[in-house]
Order: sequence, then structure tokens, then C-alpha cells
Amino acid sequence: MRADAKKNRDRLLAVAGEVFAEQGADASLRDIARKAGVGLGTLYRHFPTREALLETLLRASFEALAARAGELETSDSADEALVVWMHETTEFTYSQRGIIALMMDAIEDTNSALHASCVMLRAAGTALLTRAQAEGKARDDLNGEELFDLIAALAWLREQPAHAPRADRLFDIIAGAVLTDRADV
Amino acid sequence: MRADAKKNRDRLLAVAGEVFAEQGADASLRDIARKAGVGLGTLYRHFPTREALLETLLRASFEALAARAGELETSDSADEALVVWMHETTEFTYSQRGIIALMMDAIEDTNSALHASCVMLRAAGTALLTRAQAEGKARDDLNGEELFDLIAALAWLREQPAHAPRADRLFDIIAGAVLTDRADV
DNA sequence: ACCTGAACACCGTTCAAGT
DNA sequence: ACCTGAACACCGTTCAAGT
Repeated sequence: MRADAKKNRDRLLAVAGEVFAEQGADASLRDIARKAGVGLGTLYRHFPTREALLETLLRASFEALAARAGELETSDSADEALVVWMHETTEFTYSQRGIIALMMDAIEDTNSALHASCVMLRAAGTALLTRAQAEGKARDDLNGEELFDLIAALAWLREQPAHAPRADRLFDIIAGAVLTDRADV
Repeated sequence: MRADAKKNRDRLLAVAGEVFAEQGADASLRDIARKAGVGLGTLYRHFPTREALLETLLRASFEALAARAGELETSDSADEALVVWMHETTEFTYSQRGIIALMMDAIEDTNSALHASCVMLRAAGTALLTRAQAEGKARDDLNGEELFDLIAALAWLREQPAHAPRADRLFDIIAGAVLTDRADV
């Protein structure tokens, strides 16, 4: 890559990171290009879709979340590990408002730039769920896809301003529904 | 209202009903005006906001759902009544894709045209929940706002194409979390 | 090889001009 | 009293023209 191209790309990523964090994942791409001092075509050349831009920005975080699942799998108790990971995953998507809807699409769309990341994330969660189930800590009649749906539902709720004051309660209720022991977490 | 104004209004409502049902609650208002054979300004004159248009279209359905809660309250067992109503409410919002996000905003925004309808709906659900709790059929540590959040989360999930095949399972899991008896519904 | 921005086809919203 | 559609300020996306 030519040096000027790399400079533009880096600048775009830096600005996009700020703008997405501020305005959510549906922020204007035109605005990002403008703030990066770059032509709109340059943004599209480097990142052909919004998903591609987000994927580049968030890949490291997705991988960190998957790695975190591996970590929790060897350290904490099976049920606690699962709940902690559900919580951290929900909080992560909240830090990138609007991304959970894109992730729900991407996980079924092999052409999406976010597809691989989402599949990886779901697999990481599935491993934690399976371990908890093996130890009788999580309900048996639940699979990784359903767990991903529940996390997505929590993440979406978290994004709703009307819901904010009840975020923790709702998390506990749904996490409680996943575990065998019904006591709040 | 002048006869021609009423004709335009009726025409707009008829077309909007079709277009929203087809394309979801975020359909283009310009498109609706065009299809109704009416100037865009006429749409705005009759319905100053998208919410106002939706409210006029859906008020009857909202009221029917609230009435249905009253009906279920006197007929069915408390737990079944609650779950059936949760289901019917979820299905209703699904028939109007995109409306649940607007409802979540509207319930906190007294200025929204949808505010009253949402508050009424939440109150109807709260009554069913309270009865179920009084009979020991629903968990005690839950209030009407939280129930509304759970229904909203289910409604949002229902709208996600990626989730569709698991819609029924997820409903059972969350409805199960509301009830005291953990058995699936 | 890469960048730019005009061009195109859309939005939501407002409002001057018409009947 | 009501209607119309141009006008304005935005989108996402593409692509001819420039360096």
C-alpha cells in the first residue's frame, strides 16, 4: 500500500472510531469522510461497506471477547463464567450502539464482513454454555444460537434509553433463565 | 373537516396501512403520499409526525389488546392469561415491524403521539402480572415496566430474520422466566 | 495507484404560492 | 380552508476525471 493510502486509511479508522462511539453504528459515512479530510470515494475504496469498516475497527475487540471466554472457561465456575461473559459481551455491544442489529444480520449472511466475527463470538459463548450444561449449571434445553439470541435481546434493550434504569434487573432475569439455579445472579 | 380533506385523509390512512404492513414502520412518508396521490404537504398537515400517523392507524389495535387483557383477566387462569397476552402482544408488534423501537421511545416521551397507547398497553400487562403474582403464579420481583421490557425484547427478536426459526423457543424461555413454575409453557 | 467530488436517486421537513 | 410541490439539508453509492 502506498504511504499516502495508508495515511488516509489510518485517518479514516481513527475518525470512524470516534464518530461511531459518539453517534452509534449508523453514523453518516459522509460525515466520517469529511471529518477525516478525505474524499468520500476514498472511504469506499478502503472500506466497501459499513460492515467492513466496523469489522476492521472491532475485530480486535471481538477476538478479545472470544479469548476472554477461553480464559473464563479455565478459571471461574461454569455458571459464573457464563454469566460474566454474557455481561461483558452485552456491555461491549452497548459501547458500539447499533451494532447488535448488524450482528444479527451478519451471523446469517456469509457475505457480511462481520460474519466471521459473529460466528466466532457465538462459538465462544456456546463453549461456555456447554460446559455449564455438562456440570448441570445451565438448563439443558438451550443451544448456542438461542444463547446468542438472548444476548442480542439484552444488548438491544440496553440500547433503549427508556430501558436504561432497569438494565441490570433485566440482565439478571434473563441470565437467571439460562441457569439451572433460579436464584438471581 | 371539508369533504375533500376527509377524502385525502382516508386515502392516506388506507395507503399508509398497506405500506407500513409491507415495508415496516420506517417506510418512506414521501412514498406513502405519492401512492395516495396526494401532495407531501397534505400528509404532514393531517399527520405532523410519523407517530401521529401510526397512532391513528393502530389505536384500535392497541385498544383491542388492552381490552383483551381485561377479558383474559376474568376468564383464564392467571398464568395462562399472562402468557397468552404476552404472546398476542408480541405477535401484534411483529405485524407492524419496526414499531417496537418507536414504542420504547414513546413510553418515556409524553409528547409522542404513541405515548398514551403505550402507557395503556403497559398498564394492561401490569394488571395481568399483578393477578398472577397474587396467585403465586408469577415471580414477585418483577414489575410492569420490566414486563414491558421483556415483551419489547421478544418483539425485537421476532423482527430479526436471523432469529425467526427460534422465535417460539425464545418466547417460551422468557415467558418461563416470568412465571413461578419453570416448566415450559 | 490512488484520490476527488460531482452526479444520481433517495430521505424528512418546511413553506410560499396556488385554488 | 386546504392542497401542491419546489426548496433545503441531508443520506448511500457510483464513477469519470484528475494526479
